Amino acid sequence: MRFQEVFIIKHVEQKNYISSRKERCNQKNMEKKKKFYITTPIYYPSGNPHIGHCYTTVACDTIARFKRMQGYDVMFLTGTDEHGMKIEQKAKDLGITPKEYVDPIVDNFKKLWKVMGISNDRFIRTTDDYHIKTVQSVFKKLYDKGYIYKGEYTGKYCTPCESFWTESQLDENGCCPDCHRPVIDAHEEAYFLKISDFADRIEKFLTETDYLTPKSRVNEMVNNFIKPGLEDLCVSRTSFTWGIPVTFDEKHVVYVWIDALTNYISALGYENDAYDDFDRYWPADMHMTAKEIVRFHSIVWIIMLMMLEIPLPKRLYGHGWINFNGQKMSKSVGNVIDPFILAERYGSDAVRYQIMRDMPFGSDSNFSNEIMINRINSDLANDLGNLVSRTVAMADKYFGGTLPTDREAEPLDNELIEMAKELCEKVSPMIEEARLSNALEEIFKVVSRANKYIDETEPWKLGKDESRKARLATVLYNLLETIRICSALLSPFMPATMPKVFEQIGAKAEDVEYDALGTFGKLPKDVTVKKGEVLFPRIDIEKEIDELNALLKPEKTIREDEDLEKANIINIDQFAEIKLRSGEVTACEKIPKAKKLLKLTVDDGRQGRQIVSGIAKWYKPEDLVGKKIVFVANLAPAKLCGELSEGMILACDAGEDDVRVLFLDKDVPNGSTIR
RNA sequence: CGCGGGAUGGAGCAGCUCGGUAGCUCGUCGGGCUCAUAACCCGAAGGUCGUAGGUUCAAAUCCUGCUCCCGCAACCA
Repeated sequence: MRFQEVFIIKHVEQKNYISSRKERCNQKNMEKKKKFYITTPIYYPSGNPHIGHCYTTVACDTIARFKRMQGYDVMFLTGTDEHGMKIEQKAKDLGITPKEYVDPIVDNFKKLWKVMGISNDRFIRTTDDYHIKTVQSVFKKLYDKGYIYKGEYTGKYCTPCESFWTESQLDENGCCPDCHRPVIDAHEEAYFLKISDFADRIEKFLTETDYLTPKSRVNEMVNNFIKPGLEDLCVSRTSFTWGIPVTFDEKHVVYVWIDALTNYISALGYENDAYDDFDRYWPADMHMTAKEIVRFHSIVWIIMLMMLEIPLPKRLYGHGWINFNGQKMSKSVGNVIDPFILAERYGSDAVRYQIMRDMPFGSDSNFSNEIMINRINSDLANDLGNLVSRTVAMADKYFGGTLPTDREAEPLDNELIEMAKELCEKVSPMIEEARLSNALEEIFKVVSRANKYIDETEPWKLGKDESRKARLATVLYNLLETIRICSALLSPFMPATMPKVFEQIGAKAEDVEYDALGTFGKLPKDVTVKKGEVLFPRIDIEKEIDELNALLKPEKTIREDEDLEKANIINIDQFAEIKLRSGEVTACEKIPKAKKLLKLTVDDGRQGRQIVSGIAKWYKPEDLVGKKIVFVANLAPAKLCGELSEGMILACDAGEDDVRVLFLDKDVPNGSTIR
């Protein structure tokens, strides 16, 4: 039902858009339309899309729609970055090819973008033939120009595991962290991109242009990566095969950034035949990414383009993260609220609105179901939805839907009219600078003012007085006009719902075009409204939270059952290999540099040992001293934050974010075997 | 001394660049209204703007020290 709805609305909205686009072309068919090229990063399909992906994509979509509205010829690109060791590994674990692993996940991304009303013009996959062609050509070009050289990636190599490890990854004995067998010094042949030579140029570029936004990130980049010395970037690997082969050296596969970043130009047909609009759309007007990959988009990408002598993109916007209960949003945390479910329950526009509204540009934001529901209720249901509803209902009730043409203005009207008139001019630069939450804030100020205006003018009293019909018509007209301007400006944010508003207030396509938004009085004087469905139903917050909790619980138990099923069954001998012993904590302190680690000195009935444990969040050192604990005695030692750990103490999960150490009775001797 | 962000009424934030009445949203309480999606409008309570100093006629705003939080990096053996 919901899906169908979304589809129909999108269809209607497309039609409007197309007709207005045509008309504009006719009006100004002499001048060529200005272009606007905007990109999201390409997402890594090692897991399904989450609300963080939604944020970036919805933000870009909103800006893309806005620019289209302004009459730009927009190219909006998104896609997926599908190569790399991690995906190769995951596929291997499941016994399928990487492509087989990635395909259904990529489909989920596409499905989500459809559900969220994303209007991307292209969707690029790094496994697409044309992209592969471009990457190979770019790699070769850089090599021929002398910017890529063959070098050695030195590391520790475990032959049985066929894996490279860095020094820091090795265990205490300098052995393989996986199998604990000795490793050898190995040099993996690799190609490097010579970015070190560009340090001065890139610093100049970042500090002297306004490419990188927010500005505060510029210092971060310069201090962290440029000033300490730019290191050449490893751009090929031989230790895995799921990647784009280097044409002139078949052992090698292109590694991460030359593959991923190149999508922005391969999607336009740079060095391939699939498309032919590189000249039309490049350079990009706006790259948008989350802050963790700002580094690659501000340093590596720019240097690559300098090397290729390609014009540089105009803007990069690095936004913050959506935090969930104070924790960083990610695939691994496991508390991801499924955007499909959110969109299904509240509607895609409400979800779009909330994430845009509550994320001030550049900084992080919090997400919880409560925050989302409150936002939807107060802004969308109470303020906007209700404003439309009451206005249309009054026009219907007092005038049978069609306003009479007599007017009677009062000075009281001016403030509202002025605010509505100026709104477009005020909000446009905000959207162009990706300050979407600010833009929404401004629009909703006018919505609020309109609600207040109803109170001031008391139209229900005018309605009872035959002699005040002209005044009543004026009031309602002013309201409809205000709604017209607000809803049109909101349409890039909420493309599914705003066309319904247009219909209710009797606005035609030309009334909600960008050029019509700076003027008050576009709707015909005898406009006819049409009562419609409730735009944003109010959500009963308590009931909803209960239902969400109910949704979460079964999922969890199922997951645990699955875990058990998947777990390997071991025999008694295997269990006997794990030597568990009792011990007493004789001293305990926090490791200063580490947040999660406690250093325990344990009397194991022998010479004593030191154990490091990641329980600092739940235990203070004094909670443990003198306590008897269980530890794994024959675990290979390891170094954690520079501290030696000989063994592991046992603890259990006691809840979502709670851990309890297993304590023994005081009279248990130290060092006794547990079996 | 690894890098960065932050600390403002119960919650979440704005204000700090360019010092001079501390503002918004939600919540609470009181009132108004009845056109509307138990929505809308008005009012009130509630803040020594983390802390200690300094500059100044004047500091949330500039400077210095400190404390605490949160990210990144490291890392739950």
